[in-house]
Amino acid sequence: MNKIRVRFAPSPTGPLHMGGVRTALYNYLFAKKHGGDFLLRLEDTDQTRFVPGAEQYILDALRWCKIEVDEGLGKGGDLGPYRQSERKPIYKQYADLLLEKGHAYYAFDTPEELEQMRERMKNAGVPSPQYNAVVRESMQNSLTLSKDKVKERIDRGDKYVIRIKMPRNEEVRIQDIIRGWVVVNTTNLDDKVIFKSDGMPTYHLANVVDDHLMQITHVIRGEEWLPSAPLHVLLYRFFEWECPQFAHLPLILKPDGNGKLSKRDGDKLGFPVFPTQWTNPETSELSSGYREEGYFPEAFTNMLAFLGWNPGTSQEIFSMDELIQTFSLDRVGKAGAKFDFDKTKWFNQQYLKEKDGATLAALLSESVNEAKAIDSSYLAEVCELMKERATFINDIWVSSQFFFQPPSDYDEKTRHKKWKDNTPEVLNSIIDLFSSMSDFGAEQIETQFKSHLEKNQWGLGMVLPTFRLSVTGLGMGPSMFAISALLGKDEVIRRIKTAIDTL
RNA sequence: GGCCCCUUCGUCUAGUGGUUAGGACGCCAGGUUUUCAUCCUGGAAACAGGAGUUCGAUUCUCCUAGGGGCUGCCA
Repeated sequence: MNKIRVRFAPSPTGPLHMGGVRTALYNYLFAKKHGGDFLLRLEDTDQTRFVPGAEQYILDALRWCKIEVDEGLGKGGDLGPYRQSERKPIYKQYADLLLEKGHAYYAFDTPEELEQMRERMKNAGVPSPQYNAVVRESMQNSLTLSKDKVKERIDRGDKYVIRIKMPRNEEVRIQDIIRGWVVVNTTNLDDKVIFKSDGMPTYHLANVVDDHLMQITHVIRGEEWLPSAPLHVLLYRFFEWECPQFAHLPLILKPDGNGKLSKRDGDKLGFPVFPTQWTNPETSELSSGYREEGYFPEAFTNMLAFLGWNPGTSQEIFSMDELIQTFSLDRVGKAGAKFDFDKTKWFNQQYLKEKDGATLAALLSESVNEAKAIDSSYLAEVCELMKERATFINDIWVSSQFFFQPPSDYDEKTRHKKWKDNTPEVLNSIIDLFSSMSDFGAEQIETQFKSHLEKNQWGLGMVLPTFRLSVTGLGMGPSMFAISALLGKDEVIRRIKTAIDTL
């Protein structure tokens, strides 16, 4: 059996959005699961839609997601180049081959003429006119023009395209791994342009030629390609090439309403649709990315993997390696999946909880400048203590500020509710208690603190909130004993004194 | 409009003729916690509709409805 080879073939028309990343991920998982190759190819045949920076973005985004390319763009390989624009000379000969075999023909119709034809058809009651077996009889092409005339027009430099000559009334059957047999009659298909007047192939030709030349065994792509799959199957047949297996993935849908997830939905509902941040080179408009929003790449890809696939067990947290082991195309669903931002956050929280304090501290130092100055083992302990109530690394940073500096203000609600006339007296006695302690560990503080309260017949619920307020400025947080131990005796006493003075 | 695809809790989904229709997110309640979060326990919540096949349909078939994709010298 041939080695499994799949490809992800994005077009550099902008940043890769999460739907694209998922397609890449499924391709990658499938390849790795079967010991195959994952190729990256750039489908940049449309020069008018080229966006500078998009190619680099794709590379960076995949790298961040830890989707590793075996061959192709950014990696190299024997079957390159892997940018279709650089393969331009290759495609013409295959278009010629189709011409020779009588499966394609030259068409000289100008855009204006095409527009007129469509207009005429619409007036005649055809809602979406197609350049097909009937229409081609009355157009300017090598089927209606004499051989000499065609040669003459080409020789004198007339613009032409090459169109596929769609057979009449033939059933094309495609076996899709996800959808089973899909049958389409060629009567409903049109004579698609496969070679453009600028000398570039269209997607359909380039895609089939490259997939064949690059020995692709499985084409895993979005469902939006299903309608053109029959054309691709036909092309393989015309070339007399073996057809790869197809798997058309369900779409990722917008969370509200219906339809394909788009950048607009993210803007409207407040979540990123791109893996990493993107600045539109033309407008300088900035689009947020999961990386910059504080998501772990593992959480992001884990979430993405589950949008349309599931392992059939109740396990939901999967490392990339586990995903590779477990992934299977037969467990990919057929229906589109609405994106769920809450669940995405939940995935991130799960990953955050699994990381130890030192790891989180290192990550924090990477992303937050002020964190760099903090002693790493101290920061690690803080992270360990604070991670339970965080979803993002940055949550830890924001909620643990009191560890790095005394509170600048005090939670008004807690103060109003808990700060009583005798509070200073109570807190002063706590200061005395702490001063007398030599072991200032969390457990020690807790036992001493509690017996002190008991002795004085003070309730925990009365003293602790004001103690917390004095030390952290907040009304909530982790165990005050753990906090105190971390902060150290002197600092805690100092803060209580300050609080008594200011409140 | 045409062609194709799809349809289980609000959302992601398990399920492959007989189940109290299971799990997860979110939501609600209770417990743990000085508090918040975590955690634990419990709860509300779904087979789009209609025919048919069958002793029996969420599961198979057909129809209807709804949704989506495509319908470019874009991918």
